[in-house]
Amino acid sequence: MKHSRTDETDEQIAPGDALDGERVSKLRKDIIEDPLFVTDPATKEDATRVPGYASSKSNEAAARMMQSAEFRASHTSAAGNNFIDGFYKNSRLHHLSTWKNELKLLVAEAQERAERLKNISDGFVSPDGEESVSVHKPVSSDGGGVSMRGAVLPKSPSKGKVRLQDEKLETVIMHVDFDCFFVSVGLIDRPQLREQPVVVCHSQGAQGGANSTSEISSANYVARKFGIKAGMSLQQARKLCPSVVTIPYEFEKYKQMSLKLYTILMIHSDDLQAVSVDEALIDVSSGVRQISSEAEDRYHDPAKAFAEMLRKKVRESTGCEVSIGISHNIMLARLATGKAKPAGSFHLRHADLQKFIVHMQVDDLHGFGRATREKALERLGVSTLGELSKKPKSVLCDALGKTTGETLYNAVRGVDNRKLESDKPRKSVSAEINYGIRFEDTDQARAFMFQLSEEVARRLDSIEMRARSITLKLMIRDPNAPVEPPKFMGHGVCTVMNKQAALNASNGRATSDPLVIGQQAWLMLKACNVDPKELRGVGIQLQKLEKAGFSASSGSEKAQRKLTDFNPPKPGVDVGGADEGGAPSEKSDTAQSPSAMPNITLQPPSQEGDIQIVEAPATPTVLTENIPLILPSLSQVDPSTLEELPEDIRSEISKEYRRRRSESLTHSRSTTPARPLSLTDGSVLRVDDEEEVLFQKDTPAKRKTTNKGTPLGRIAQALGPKGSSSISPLKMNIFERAKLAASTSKSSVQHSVNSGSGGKGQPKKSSSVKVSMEELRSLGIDAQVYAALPVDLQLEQLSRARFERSFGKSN
DNA sequence: ATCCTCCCCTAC
DNA sequence: TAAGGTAGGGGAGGAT
Repeated sequence: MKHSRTDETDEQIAPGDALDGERVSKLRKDIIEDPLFVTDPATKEDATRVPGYASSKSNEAAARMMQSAEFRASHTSAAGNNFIDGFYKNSRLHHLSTWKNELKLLVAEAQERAERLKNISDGFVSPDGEESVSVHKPVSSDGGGVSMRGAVLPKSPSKGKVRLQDEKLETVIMHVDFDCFFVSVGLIDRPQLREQPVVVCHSQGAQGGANSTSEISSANYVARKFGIKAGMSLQQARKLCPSVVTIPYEFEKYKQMSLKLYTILMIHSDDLQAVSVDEALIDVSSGVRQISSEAEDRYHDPAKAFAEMLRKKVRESTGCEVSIGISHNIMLARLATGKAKPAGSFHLRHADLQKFIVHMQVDDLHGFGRATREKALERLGVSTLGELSKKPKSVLCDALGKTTGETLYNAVRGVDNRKLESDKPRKSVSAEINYGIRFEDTDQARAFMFQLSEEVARRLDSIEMRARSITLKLMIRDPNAPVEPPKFMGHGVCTVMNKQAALNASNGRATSDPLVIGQQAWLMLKACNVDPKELRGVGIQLQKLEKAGFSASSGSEKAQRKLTDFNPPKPGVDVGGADEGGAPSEKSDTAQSPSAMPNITLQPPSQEGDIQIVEAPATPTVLTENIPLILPSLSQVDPSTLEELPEDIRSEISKEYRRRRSESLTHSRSTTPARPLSLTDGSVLRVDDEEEVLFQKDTPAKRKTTNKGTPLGRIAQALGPKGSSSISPLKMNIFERAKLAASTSKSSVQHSVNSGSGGKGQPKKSSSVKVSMEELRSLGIDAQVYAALPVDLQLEQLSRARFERSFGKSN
């Protein structure tokens, strides 16, 4: 989903369309100069780019409502947890981020499945389900086993054929992107609105609008002809087109459509990089090669034919249009998408590059934005790609920085060597709210910090990670900005403040303890000496992440350290047990078996050098006894009380809260990134004991994070020499791989069913959708393809096929 | 030279 | 009413 200029550039005002051109131009000018054109600039610099912004007054409606204590208690940060939950549930940007994370997991999971199928077929997994040591086979002599899908193509022994092959092996990258995604999905069930100008925003109803500061997140092409764009407020849109129709967000639907898209793309691609809920990059080299070899000269442009086939499938599956940019690398494929839109595909060839880009601006390139363009203009005097392509590399580097300069230098020459990335390890986790932050006093601010800490901690837990470093981000109202900014409950012009500090549990290890995080965040906030009334935004980011269960603590050590990772579980949740004087315990590590429990306790290393920012925590003075066994809801606990507790007791309390949290995780709100969408509805899940296809799914925790050879790449390498007849194994797609794997050893596919354990005796969670072979056949689903899909996509495939069998194709 | 920290920038 | 989140890349400049 693009909320940026580039997506909309070609669809500006069509003179004579509903309004005459002159009038539209004048309106647009007014709106561009409207203080709310940029809905609510965050910095002084941004504000100066908006003529008249500094003089704008506070939002009157907001100012009025803020008078009401009732309103404040239910619609601002003063409401604490309820506010946070409600906000995230309705934040489109939050959903965007969450979805992206989920989709990345989904893709990585599919790759693992493909790899496991491959391993099974190669006998890496013995029939009883024990996985043998997973050293993958060395490939051909020059492959080296080092990397990488695409990077190391197996060389054909015959020299004469090499060139021919090379030509045929050209990489084909496609950038697949839904057209105005939110609106399109919303119009599926509102066909009567399709010819009207329609936007998606929170503010609904014909009456709402004239003064609404609600932000438009997506506008259909009819609306765009009036000059309406994503990012505008509804009131601006109403000025451009009073009759514009608003439709609400439908987050669950977006996600379902996304799964449909991803299902189709995974089946037809060699490799896939999740970009966002409505967008993905795929390598389809083998698919394109295949249709061009099958159909010989039938296709003038096989890549384009392939893209149109994909577009058709997506249209049939979702009822929405995607556009597809095609080229031989990522940068160019993305560029091509602009030309493909709407509802089309475009193949950008190297030969056409120059004339395609001469008149484009730098910020039409993905990764280059306004700042780069302004910098280029200021330091080089030009900002079009045509002009910039004349500059020597050194000049670009001097003006824009080394990496940026080189990237640009290469880009304008059509060069982009990046590979698709689908399994990079997470480097940070954060939670941030810059909307509706209105504290009345210190207590509210403190309570909020602890609640936000719970939120980040939950996210960290859900990916089974711990952190060693924390950054507090504050947005503080600029003294000149109105107390209520123009945008309803917005942040207005602010100064931003960042503070970083070490984050350690009492034992010196990385942590995901919400109380440790909250304590640290609160101390940092206090150290910033900010009037809580002036706060307009708060964020907590955690970095220096480590996998839970290992404390490969920074630097040397110390095999023993690892042993102490496991702390003896106390019998029951006995808070009093904490004062036995043992080492303060972090939460116990359920991943390890109790029998491995060591009887060793190391002293936690000194932390003194690690604390960077703040004053020492208040000395615990009270309440070492009398901790209630029945804890109130965490949001009701006075954080200042918790703060006073000794660390070990806090740790115990924290453990209990976390236990509760994980219990409630299953029915927590849908944005919890713990598990991707489950489409499970009893009717979909059917077990047939006779003949079932069932495959495991690793938990994210088990996923290796090395990127030395992605799963798909390794499969390809393992297939190496023998597979290389007509289709390069490296380019074999999931479909082919799964097929080959299954045909090589059909029985082991089924035997793998209950192989619950992986290499190191750790229990491996697994899940899959059971279905009979017979039904798969009757539904026209290829069992091997089905097997390679992650469970979510299995569900998606299955329910769709069943639906279509019963009711015919929708749409 | 190479790293780290504290930003800014970009994308969806 | 309205829901301005989040993660990663990279540059500047200081520490090592």
